[in-house]
Amino acid sequence: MEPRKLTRNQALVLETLTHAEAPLSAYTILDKLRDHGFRAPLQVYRALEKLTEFGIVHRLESLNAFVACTHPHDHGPEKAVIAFAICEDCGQVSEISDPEIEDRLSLLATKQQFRTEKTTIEMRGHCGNCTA
Amino acid sequence: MEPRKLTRNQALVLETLTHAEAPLSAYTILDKLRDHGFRAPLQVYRALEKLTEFGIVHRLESLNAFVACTHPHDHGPEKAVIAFAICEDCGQVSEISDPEIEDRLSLLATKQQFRTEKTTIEMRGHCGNCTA
DNA sequence: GCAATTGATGTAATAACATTACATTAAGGA
DNA sequence: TCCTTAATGTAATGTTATTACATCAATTGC
Repeated sequence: MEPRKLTRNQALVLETLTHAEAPLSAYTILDKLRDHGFRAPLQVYRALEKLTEFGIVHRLESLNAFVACTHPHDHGPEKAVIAFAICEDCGQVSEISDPEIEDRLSLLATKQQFRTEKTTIEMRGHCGNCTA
Repeated sequence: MEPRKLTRNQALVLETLTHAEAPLSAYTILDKLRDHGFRAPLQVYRALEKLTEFGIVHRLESLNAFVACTHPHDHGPEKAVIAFAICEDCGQVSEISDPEIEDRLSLLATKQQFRTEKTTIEMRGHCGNCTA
């Protein structure tokens, strides 16, 4: 998947997320980008929408926040199922892609004739560093 | 698990959710309960918090909405992992409890020394009825 | 070049979801 | 009864997300 050409706003939002150590809310991103000319939530939300479509940013539903993708492969809209492990203490998020989970959920869905469009898996808890 | 004694507000909120055909937002519940004396969001949120604790109501993170539990067993705070299949068309939500998924996620978490407190699994898509 | 379309942007306003703060009341145990 | 704890009522505010509308930029077909 080619490194897609991003617009200025998209690039700024992505960069902000990439440098962050924890998920950021849209409004936090907005604040961080005021110096770069951002003035309204929509500028952020529109960029996030595209970046999410491209698969290089993920939305964490249980947090109403966003992270840059750290997953080695699978950019682009091929949309493998990704499970997120979110540390409540340090905010660190790790992405887990596991075919077994995916297959199992797929089977369970099929069994009841459910056609899945999008799957969210989020584990909230404490990472190794913060438990130690 | 004993049928727990609910307060008036909790009972009203639960009843509202039980009779609903799709997940309801807190504010929708509020509107439906105005005739019963509800006047502020907090009345709803407080009831929802307790009902969720009790395990008889679930919050759907990807929807910012709530459903009454339809799952046969597992009331009470024993907190089995539940996956939700949410139909985008009719709003129907089905609960799936699957030990394999649970075990697999547990294994993946352990592998990276992540201690899970709460797991969210939500599939968005189209149910059998709406696909047919 | 220059319409015409399409996609991105800017801005303001508002909608939707959730919490904080504080005062009051109800329920249960010593 | 007194004390403690849990639940409630109310107002205000905070946070997250969208709608509406005007403008601008890039691309395509002619």
